[in-house]
Amino acid sequence: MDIHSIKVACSSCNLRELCMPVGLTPDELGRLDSVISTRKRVKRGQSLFNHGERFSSLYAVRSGFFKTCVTSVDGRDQVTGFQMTGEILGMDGIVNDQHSCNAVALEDSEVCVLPFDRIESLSREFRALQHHVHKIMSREIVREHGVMLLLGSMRAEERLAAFLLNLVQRLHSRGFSQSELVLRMTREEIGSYLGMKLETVSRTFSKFVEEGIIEVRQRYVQIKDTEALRRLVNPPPCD
Amino acid sequence: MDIHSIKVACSSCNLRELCMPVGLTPDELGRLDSVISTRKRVKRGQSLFNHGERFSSLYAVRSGFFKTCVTSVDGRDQVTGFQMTGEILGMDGIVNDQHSCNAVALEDSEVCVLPFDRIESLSREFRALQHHVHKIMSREIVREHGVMLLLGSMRAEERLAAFLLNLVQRLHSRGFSQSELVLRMTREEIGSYLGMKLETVSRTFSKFVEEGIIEVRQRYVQIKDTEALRRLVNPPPCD
DNA sequence: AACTGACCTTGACCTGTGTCAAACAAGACC
DNA sequence: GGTCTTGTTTGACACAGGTCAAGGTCAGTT
Repeated sequence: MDIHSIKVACSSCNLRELCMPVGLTPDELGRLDSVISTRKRVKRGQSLFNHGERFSSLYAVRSGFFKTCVTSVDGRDQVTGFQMTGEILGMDGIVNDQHSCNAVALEDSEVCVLPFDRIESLSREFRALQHHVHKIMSREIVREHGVMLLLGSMRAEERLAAFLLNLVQRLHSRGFSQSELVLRMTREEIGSYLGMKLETVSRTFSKFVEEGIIEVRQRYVQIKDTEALRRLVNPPPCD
Repeated sequence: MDIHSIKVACSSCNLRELCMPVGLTPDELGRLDSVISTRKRVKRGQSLFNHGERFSSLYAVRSGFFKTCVTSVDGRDQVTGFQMTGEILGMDGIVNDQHSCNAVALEDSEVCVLPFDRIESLSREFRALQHHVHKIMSREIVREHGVMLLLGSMRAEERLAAFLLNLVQRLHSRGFSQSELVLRMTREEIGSYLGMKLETVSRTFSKFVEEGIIEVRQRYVQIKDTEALRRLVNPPPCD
C-alpha cells in the first residue's frame, strides 16, 4: 500500500464523518476502501457528468464545489442544487441508468468515484452501508421538499435569506465561519436556483446591505445579523 | 391461505407492474408477500402520516389518491406531490427516522404497509428488490427536479399545462383516458403545488377553456387539444 | 325544498419581480 | 498598460400574478 492509496482511502479520509463512511465499522470501512479506489479531478467549468450520459457511479465531493442543473426541452435551465465537500452527486441517474442533469464544477474540484454496482453489492453485505445509502437518498428528497417550499411560497427576500442561512450552516458544519462566506456561484446561478432573475438577486443583496444585515464585496459575504435573516425566513407571528 | 390473503398478496396484485414487485422472480415475490401483509384504509381527509411522526414503513397506494405537503415554521403550506395507485409514499422519513411531511388522502384510499426494516433485509437478499428500491427513490429525486424546473422557471400557463399533461399521462399508464380526468384536489391544492394562488389557477383554467384547449366542469376536465398543452410547456423555437 | 358550507369564478386594483438598458468592476490576456 | 470578457449594480418602466371582494355552484343535510 503506497502513500497515495493511504491518502485516498475512506478509512483515513478527513471527510469520513460527513460522507459515505458514516457509521461503518473498521472492517466495513476497509471493504469500502477497496471499492472506492479512484478519484477524478474536475476543473472549474468542466462537467462531471451530463444529462443523457450513461450512469455508472455516484460521486462524493472530496474538495471543491459543484452545481447541478436540469435543462428543459426548450433550453431553460434550472439549477437544482449546489454540492460541497462530503456531499454525494449522481443519484438522479439510478432510475433510468442515465443521468438526468448536469453536474458542473464551480471551482477546481476532486471527487471520489463510487461505482454503483459495487456500492449495491457491498450494501447487500453491510446493513449499515445499506441504510446509509437509503438515508443519503432520503436526505436529498427532503432537501428538495425544502426547495419546493422556498420556490412555491416565499418571496425574493425570504428566498435569499434562506439560501444564505443554508450555505453558512453547511459551511459551518465543515469547520468554516458561521458569519463569513465566499460564494462560489454567480448571481445568475443563485437566481436560477432560487427562481429569480440575477437583477433581483443583486437588488436583494443591496437591500440586505442597506439594512445592515450583511456586507458584500463581490463573492465575499459577511453576515452581520443572523437573527434578521432568520426572521425574514420565518416571519414572527403577527397576531 | 384464505381468499382475503390471496387478494392482498403482491404476487396476485394487479398493480405489480407499477409498484414494488416490478422485476422480481416468483420466488422473490412470494417472500415479498410475506413482508407486505397489512393494509390500511385511509378515509378522505385523514392523514396516513404526519410531520414528526416516527417513521417505520413505506406505503404503496393500493387505491385512492394522496397529497403530501410540507409546512414551514410559520405555517405556510406547500403541496410537494400527488400520489396515485401504485406509487410509494414515505421515503422522506428514512433520513431522520421521522416523517418530514404530511400525507393526506384526497379520497377514500387504501395502502399496503411496507415495514422498512423488512424491506431492507429482503433487499439484502434480493438484488432485484434492492435495485428497485434505489430506482424508486431516484425516480422521486428526478420528479422533484422537474417540479423545481417548473416552479423556478415557468409561467402560470406553462405550469398548469405541465401539470395536466403529467396527470393524464400517469392516469393513462393506469388504463384511464388520455383526454379526460377528474381532479381529486381543489384549486387551492393545485395552486400550492404549482406555486400560484387559487384564483390564478381558476383564471388559467378559464383561459384554456376560452382558447378551446380544454373543457372544465368543476373537477372534471376534458383535454381537447393535447398538442396545444405541449406547445405551452415547450414553446416552439422562435427563430 | 330550503339551508349550509365548501369550493369555484370573476372583476378591479395593486405590487413584486421581470425586462431592458446603461454603466461599472475586476480579472484575463496580450 | 490597454483592452476584452464576464459578471455586477442600478434605474425606469411594464406586466404577470397577487390581493381583496362579491357572487355563483353544487353536494350534503335537515
